[in-house]
Amino acid sequence: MQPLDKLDHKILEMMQVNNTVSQRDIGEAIGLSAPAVQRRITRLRETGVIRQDISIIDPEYLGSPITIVVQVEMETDKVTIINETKERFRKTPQVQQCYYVTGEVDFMLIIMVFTMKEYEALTHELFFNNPGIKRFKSSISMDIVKYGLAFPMPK
Amino acid sequence: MQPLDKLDHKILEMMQVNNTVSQRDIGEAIGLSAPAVQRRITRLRETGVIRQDISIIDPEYLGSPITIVVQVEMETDKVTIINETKERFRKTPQVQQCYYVTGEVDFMLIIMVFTMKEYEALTHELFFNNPGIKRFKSSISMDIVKYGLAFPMPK
DNA sequence: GTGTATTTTGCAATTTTATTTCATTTTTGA
DNA sequence: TCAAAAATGAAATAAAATTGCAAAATACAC
Repeated sequence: MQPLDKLDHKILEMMQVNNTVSQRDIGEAIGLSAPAVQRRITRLRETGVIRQDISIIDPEYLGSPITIVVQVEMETDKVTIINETKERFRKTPQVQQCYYVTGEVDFMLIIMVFTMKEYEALTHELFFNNPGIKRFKSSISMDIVKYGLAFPMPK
Repeated sequence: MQPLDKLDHKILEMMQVNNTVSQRDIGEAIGLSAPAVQRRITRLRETGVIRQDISIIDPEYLGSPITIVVQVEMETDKVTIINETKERFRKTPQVQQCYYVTGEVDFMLIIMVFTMKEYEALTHELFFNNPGIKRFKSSISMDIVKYGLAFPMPK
């Protein structure tokens, strides 16, 4: 993968906010023809710079979503245990995000469920059932102040 | 906004994973014609069920991104101060996510920067410069185990 | 139940967008 | 400076999205 140039950055800048803009419009904005834009986009997808193209759904319309931030502390630092735990978090649909972090706790999770009953069941499945886990702390989100995926382009 | 039916759910299920699938393909998968799918998608966008359509970029290709989970504790619960702080977090591009949570801390932030220098500058801007903030705790993410936005559809 | 109004649908036609082809220009590296 | 490789735009083609319209399905009042 060769390094990205200014034009790639501009394309990414536009598409990470709205990937339904036409190639013609992108081209016009950055001074390229539509086919040139198209080739760049194809390459960005093939090389994995663009990882995925998705619609973001407002979960409010699916019910009453509850977002919970969970801090997880492990008993051990054993790689096997850590990796197993990561895999389990990864495979759980309600786990929207998972970070393996430095400091007092080991994992930070962003979890989304529709009922507290569902969350309670989930804690059993994920935490109480996993002897590697020492303790966990849940904080309910009262407001999702920001939820974005747009990275600033380096200058 | 009338409630979503099974077909809407299926459309959303597909599009939140890949919004470049053609309407014909969606239609085939769920037993509808392409125009019927198109009208539903238009409506889902207009009513805000689909909030945004984006490309997800792998920030590795932009440099060496550093993800930091920050817990922020406020001095006060005054609504004005809280709202000002929210607004500031919202407007900061490096703040990818911000949750206003219950518990010991008030905010959980997911921040992405390219250098520690940039982070240091950011902490001054966001925290040290804001008298409403009592303390903050940063945890560096060693591994983004999962980073998704796909909500399970209620049955 | 019955009939009417409203909504949703599929088909066909149209428009817009994406993709391919190919000759030319630009860039890269010896 | 020159040859090879890569990237580009114009034109042509292919694919996808969108619109118009008549028919079917659904909802609703009676």
